[in-house]
Amino acid sequence: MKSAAKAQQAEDSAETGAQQIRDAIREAIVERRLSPGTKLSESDVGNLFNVSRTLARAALQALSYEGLVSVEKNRGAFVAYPSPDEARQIFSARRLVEPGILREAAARITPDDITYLRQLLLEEGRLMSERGQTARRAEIKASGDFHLTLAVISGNSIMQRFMEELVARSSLVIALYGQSTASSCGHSEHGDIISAIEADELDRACQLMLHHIAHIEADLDLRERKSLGLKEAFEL
Amino acid sequence: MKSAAKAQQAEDSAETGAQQIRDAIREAIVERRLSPGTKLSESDVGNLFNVSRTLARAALQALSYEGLVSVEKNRGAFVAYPSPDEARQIFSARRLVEPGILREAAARITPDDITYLRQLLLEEGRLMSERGQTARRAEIKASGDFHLTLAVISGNSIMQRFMEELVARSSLVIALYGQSTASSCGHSEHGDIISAIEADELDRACQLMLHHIAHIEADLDLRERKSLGLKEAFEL
DNA sequence: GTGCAAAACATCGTATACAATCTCGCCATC
DNA sequence: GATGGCGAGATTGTATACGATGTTTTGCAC
Repeated sequence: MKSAAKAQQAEDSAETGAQQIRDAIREAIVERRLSPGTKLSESDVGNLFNVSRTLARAALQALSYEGLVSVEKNRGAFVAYPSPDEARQIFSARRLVEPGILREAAARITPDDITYLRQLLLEEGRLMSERGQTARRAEIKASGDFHLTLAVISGNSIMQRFMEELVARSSLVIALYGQSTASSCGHSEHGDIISAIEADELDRACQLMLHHIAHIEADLDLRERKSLGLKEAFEL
Repeated sequence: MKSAAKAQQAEDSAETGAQQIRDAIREAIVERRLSPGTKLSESDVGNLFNVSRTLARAALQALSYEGLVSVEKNRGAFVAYPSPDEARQIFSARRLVEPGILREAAARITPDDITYLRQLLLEEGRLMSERGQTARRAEIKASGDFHLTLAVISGNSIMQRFMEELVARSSLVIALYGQSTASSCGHSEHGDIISAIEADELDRACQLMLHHIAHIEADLDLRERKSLGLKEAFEL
């Protein structure tokens, strides 16, 4: 068997048009070109991609199933604005599933996969040292790709889809509540995890993963930002 | 705090019409009134619910995101027919997440929740002893509700949604590959798990859960049923 | 009777049209 | 000056219409 990670890119492609729009918007959200709360009106989306509202609507619906946009009845679709509680749930879910995914991935991993992961890391490191918006966006994506690739290697496409959702939503949460400028502070931690897998130290790898997730979460400021557009907003 | 499990039923209701159709079809699938492979044409669904194809289509799309129906481009939607490999992935995913959910649920469980769970079990037992199709269907649902309720109690709505998907798809798998007549053979196992939680024996509860899932899976005959409408079908 | 081609049919993919609902500004009123 | 209703505009919810694609059937040739 070859590397499971690389087979990934072979998409069915040519999906039903709405899929392409969905993917485009998702990418924009994950890369933070679209901020939480931004309104995504069906007409605007349709015009932007030169399709009818029908397809725009379908794409937005799809994104709402992934939790990336929230559609409010008769009001429209908005880029999701996860509440602090939602944010905690997202990371709680990640702590719940990622160790398990890691274990399954470790059981099936091939040398090719490890090579691929290390390559990913290198790329990530390179982007970190670079300046500029595009580099920043690419870095955000690369950081998530590490976790995603582990899910791919695990061979369970259901968990893989779930992780895609979790990583995408995590990106939203970090955009909203992240404090440190370095978006993917724990770069080296990814490398440590791979090393632990290579050394067959599974328990340690899981611990590292948990710490890594906790580390990301620790960088968030999850205090209720209740509207507070009232007295408190002006008394200082 | 009161019982988390009961708050569940308070739905937003009145969702956008398509939701109702989606829920109706999902229920039909989970209760096995619709068999895997059944064609769900957009027109038929629309006529059945007295809505246009637009809404029918939206509902079917939604179900395809949950993996309960598969839509094939230009051919139509069908009740999903999970392959043996998919079936294995579904149960693998359940083994991966359910112990974690159980742990979180145990940490937040209230006496009211336990009462509710035991009530669920009683109902399940009653249905098991009853005869008839409707009882059988209700039993299937009740069996899944136990696992779902644990997810509700865990307080993580993301994991809850994921479990809903997994339980629904499990029902499909059992419909396809299940052997034993008793659909939810492991009824007593549910009770054992609750008891273990009550006794604060978390590790044992997790073990029981894993055994329970393995037990369900062991009842499946996951051999490739390749068309076999050929020679093999007649040589005996 | 068998095999292939083409047309008829059914079904999906997408666009457009109309109805329902919400938003927001304007004016009258208190 | 603030408040509440009313109407125009904007946006979503749903239905219908038309073109594209796949499937089945028909019909002709062999």
